[in-house]
Amino acid sequence: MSQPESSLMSRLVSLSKRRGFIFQASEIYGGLNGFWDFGPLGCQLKNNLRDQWWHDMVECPPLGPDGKPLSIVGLDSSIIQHPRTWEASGHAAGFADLMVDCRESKHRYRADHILCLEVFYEKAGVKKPLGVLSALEGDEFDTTIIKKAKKLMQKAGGGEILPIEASLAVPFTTLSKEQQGLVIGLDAENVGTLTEPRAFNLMFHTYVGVFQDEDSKVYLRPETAQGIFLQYKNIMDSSRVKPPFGVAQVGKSFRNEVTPRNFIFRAREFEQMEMEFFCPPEDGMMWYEFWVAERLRWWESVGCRKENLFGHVIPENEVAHYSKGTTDIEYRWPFTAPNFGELEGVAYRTDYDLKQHAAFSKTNLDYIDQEAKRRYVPHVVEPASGLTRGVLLLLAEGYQYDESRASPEWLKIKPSLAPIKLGIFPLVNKDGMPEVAEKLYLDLRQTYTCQFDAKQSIGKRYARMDEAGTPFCITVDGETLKDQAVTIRDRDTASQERVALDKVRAYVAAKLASA
RNA sequence: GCGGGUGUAGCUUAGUGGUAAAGCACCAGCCUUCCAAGCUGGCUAUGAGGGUUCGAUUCCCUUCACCCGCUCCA
Repeated sequence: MSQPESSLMSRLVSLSKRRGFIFQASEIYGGLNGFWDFGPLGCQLKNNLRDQWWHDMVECPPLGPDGKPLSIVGLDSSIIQHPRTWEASGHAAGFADLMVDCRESKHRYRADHILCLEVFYEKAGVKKPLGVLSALEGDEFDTTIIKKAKKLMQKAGGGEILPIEASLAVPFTTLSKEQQGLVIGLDAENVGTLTEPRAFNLMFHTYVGVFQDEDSKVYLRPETAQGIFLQYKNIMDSSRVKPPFGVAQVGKSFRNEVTPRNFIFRAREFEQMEMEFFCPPEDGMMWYEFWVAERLRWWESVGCRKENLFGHVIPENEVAHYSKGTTDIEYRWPFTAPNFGELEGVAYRTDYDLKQHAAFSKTNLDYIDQEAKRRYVPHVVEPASGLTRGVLLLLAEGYQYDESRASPEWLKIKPSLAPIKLGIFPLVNKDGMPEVAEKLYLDLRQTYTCQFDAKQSIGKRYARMDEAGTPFCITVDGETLKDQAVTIRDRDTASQERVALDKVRAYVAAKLASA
């Protein structure tokens, strides 16, 4: 099958805009880096994926290893929480690397990556300091320093640069304020152009109340999970759940990403679907393995091909210090292919979060098991996926190109997730056909998202629905008035079936349930 | 953040220092009995700001956004 020249991603961006899935945020003002809006079809698709997750996670959770349904309840916590939350979670520190700006070159560096070294030279037998040079740590350190020293030497009017000793180089962060002021920046020619190391916070912040001082500073959550930990005790006290049980949440999160990229893949405002599964400490590994398998199965169930999914076990030395195991569920994105990129992370977080919040809040978060007569802080397994990444997956996975079709580009989205389930058309906009079609539309729209369309040729209407990923189109034709039947056209095969008007509901219901 | 690329209508493209062109899409009407048919008409664009110039979409500068590669990625 021939493919257009342009990349799959650019075609997805184009189709998304053309059909109203995803628009650039604030487009008429030139856009805003890292922000996207979901159009009529996009938000419908996103809601459908979210609802499916919620159904499969909260309303009808999977069966556990013992064959009994798991116990998982929902939560919708605030985007803004007490600022101490993010100190306890580690985000305030982890999201705030010290950065240094250069006033001359306008560049920004991570302060601990800058190595500084004082270089000396000799002139007329006298050893003199040339200056404190800096370069990024790495293999090139020596050559970079020497290159800069030579340049400086020329300006100084000549002399013999003494051999440098790279091992004596120290990170910028370890220098005193005075010493920092003497450093020549990485891309600068003058002394003291580097700013003091500053916290470069990746969390968005704002202020609660009208007085904007440090005491009122709060953060927009960078993940939904912490809200769950904060309410873990209230949920147990009010919902008659006990370990093992889960708490699920869907919502917006915000991160000041250094580099937003790849359409909605890495955006600064995005949506997450997270579930924290609380269990006795000794069962942690078992539930971790359970959820890795379960989440892979789920992504397949929403229409992702198995070969495009990959459970990437994070090596022990790269796993966060509090985690006893993390598996990234990765998808073969158009921009990572043939490699994979993160879609969801399943992490065994041990009792780290609850213990942190217990310590920071001075609240006892032990679970008291009255049967076994013991108390413990539950361990947690967290499947955390990106809802907006999931939408991108459905678009990428569903994108089809077939020049033999009326619309070469079309979306093969699982019918139950499709933004529009049914297109309803009169074959010709006269002879009583529109009236019958409209009656059918008014009936079916109560159950399914439907689009009624009587404009232009029937082929165009089918093509439009193909691009929107609508799985079925129902057409009322000249025969309908006589035989009380309509044709139902299948998106994937373009084949048609004659179905009696009074059987349409059953037909559609069966198709949507089986597909 | 660095380097490279791109920015003209909803989409895909053309073009020019002097009235911005086309195809498709979209809308209206006619027509049309199953896969983007036809006819007529219509809407819509030089990302933003500044400079050079009598005149800039074109040349220059700045900026913004997107794409690619690095960097970063709790």
